[in-house]
Amino acid sequence: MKRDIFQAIADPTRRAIIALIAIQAMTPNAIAENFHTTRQAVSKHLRILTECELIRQEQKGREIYYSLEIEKMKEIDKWLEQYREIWKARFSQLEDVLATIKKQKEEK
Amino acid sequence: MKRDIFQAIADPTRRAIIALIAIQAMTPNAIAENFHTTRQAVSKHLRILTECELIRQEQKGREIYYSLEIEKMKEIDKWLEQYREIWKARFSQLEDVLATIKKQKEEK
DNA sequence: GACATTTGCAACCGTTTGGTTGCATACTCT
DNA sequence: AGAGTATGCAACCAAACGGTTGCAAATGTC
Repeated sequence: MKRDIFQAIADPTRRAIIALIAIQAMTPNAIAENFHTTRQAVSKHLRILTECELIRQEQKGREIYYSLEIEKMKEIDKWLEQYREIWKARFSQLEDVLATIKKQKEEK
Repeated sequence: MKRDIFQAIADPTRRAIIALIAIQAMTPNAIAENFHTTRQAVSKHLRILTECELIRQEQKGREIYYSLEIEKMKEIDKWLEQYREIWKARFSQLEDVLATIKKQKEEK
């Protein structure tokens, strides 16, 4: 049952939940209204997201407000970093080629 | 069976495969040597990654070389962009607070 | 105190997932 | 042509996933 952050964002409903509460903290009931599933199903997703520390809960009376733990999202960004370096390198290689072509044209 | 890119990167083995072939194109056999599973299991992962267009194959005789389709990775980056904006905004808010504190100190 | 509301949790269920084994296909080398 | 190698695909299987229904616990309202 130990899920990592990549499994957490794999489900479309969970990504939608993340997008919702990124704007403002919401209760499970309010979140569930946005989906065509039961409140309990949403509750399950919230539990998974909480386990991954992607979201945070704050109790207010009998209501619980869920909000996004934006810091955790940086883990995905960190993982992407190595590939971002690759596509930046590819792009600068392309720039080099274009520069060479331009130079050759001018020398003609 | 239609998987999206987020489901593709959800599996740890598939992320490892991506990391492997990001450096250089590899054959299924060579990739499988790096894992404690059968070649067929790796082959399945390669099929999923291919379906998502995350990797590309090039036949060379009886060998097939798989390499990373780096452009596709940008989709994740694009999705992250909205959240990157949030944490940048948070950071500048923090900077504002720090600047105010510093100013108050200087005025003392 | 009685009742309604908000929520989480357990049990169950069909489908998907990731793995295995076995086999067919295609290419290379002698 | 025959042997060996590289690969993909089908069938099967246990475990996990995402959903549902039902119920218990905690809080708020009258």
